[in-house]
Amino acid sequence: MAEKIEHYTDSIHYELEQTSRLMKMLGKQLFDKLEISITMDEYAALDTISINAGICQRDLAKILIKDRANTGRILDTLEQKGFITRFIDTKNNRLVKKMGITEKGYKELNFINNKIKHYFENVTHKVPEETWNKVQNVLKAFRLELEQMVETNI
Amino acid sequence: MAEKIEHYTDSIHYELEQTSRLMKMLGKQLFDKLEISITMDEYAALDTISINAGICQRDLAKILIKDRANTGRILDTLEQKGFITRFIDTKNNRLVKKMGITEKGYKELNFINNKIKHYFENVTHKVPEETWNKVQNVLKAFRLELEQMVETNI
DNA sequence: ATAATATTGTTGTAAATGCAACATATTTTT
DNA sequence: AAAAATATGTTGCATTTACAACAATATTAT
Repeated sequence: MAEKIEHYTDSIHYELEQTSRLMKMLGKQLFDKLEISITMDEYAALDTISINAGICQRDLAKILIKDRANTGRILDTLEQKGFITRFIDTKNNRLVKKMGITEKGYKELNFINNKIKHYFENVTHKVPEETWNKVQNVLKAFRLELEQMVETNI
Repeated sequence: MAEKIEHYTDSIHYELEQTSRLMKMLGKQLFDKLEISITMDEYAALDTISINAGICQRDLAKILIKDRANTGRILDTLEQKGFITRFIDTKNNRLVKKMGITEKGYKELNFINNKIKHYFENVTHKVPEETWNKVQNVLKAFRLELEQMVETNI
């Protein structure tokens, strides 16, 4: 029996990458159209900070899976726009830069959330919520496996 | 009843992006470790060309979801390495650059496939094949919807 | 027929990203 | 105690990527 050759476009890798890339493009176009004041990366950071008050930069980088350099730069712009504040503190006896969302940042986050909510629901509702939950669970379990295997260097 | 607020790290967007990013990192590390002569993008292009002989650049770009500029540059390096040949032809009365895989490219593709097969199986087998098929089908259907909504400009 | 529009590919430039090196401070090892 | 290793953040540079402008040709509209 001949062995089935798996080609790139049939692989789960392709499907994940292209779906993810398209969602990112759609998000970017939406942010542009709605004239939102920050980028999607900044939004992701801001939202994550809002539910992790006092998190340090490296821990945030781990959640966002961005390197420390990149994360620091995103935080620079969020700070410069007045949406977060940063302060020196210690974690395990080490100096770290912690951060929190400002009142202005919180207002902006809510403003953005209200603006985009309807649009994103419109997109994800192409697939039943129950199905999404299953997919999300599979992906999450798989991602946790991947995190064990990949040298992230964050 | 209070409305559940969905945060970025709970979203399907986050899960897709991070899983995809981790797979990409893992792939890159594997290509490095195995000292494979081309990048993952070049590999994806080469594999796609191998099953779409005579495809033109723009159609390839659409499959890979890369812009024309980027696709052209990837093809430059594949051509320069002798893995593909390019030739002018017409499609709908228009001049296009078509391409095909060379004997050398075909050998290299098979060589790479044999090298990486075991490793990738090791990764994806963390999830049962049946589950992958379901996930892949959901993602593919969703991706096709996304393609309708996103302005790709390819 | 002329002008406007569309298709395909390339080039140039700006932005994003990744990566290595550095700076500082702390912990662990010898 | 001195040296090596670790943790955290920043800086600089090279690579990637995105995007807009262009060139050449073909089609469509006026």
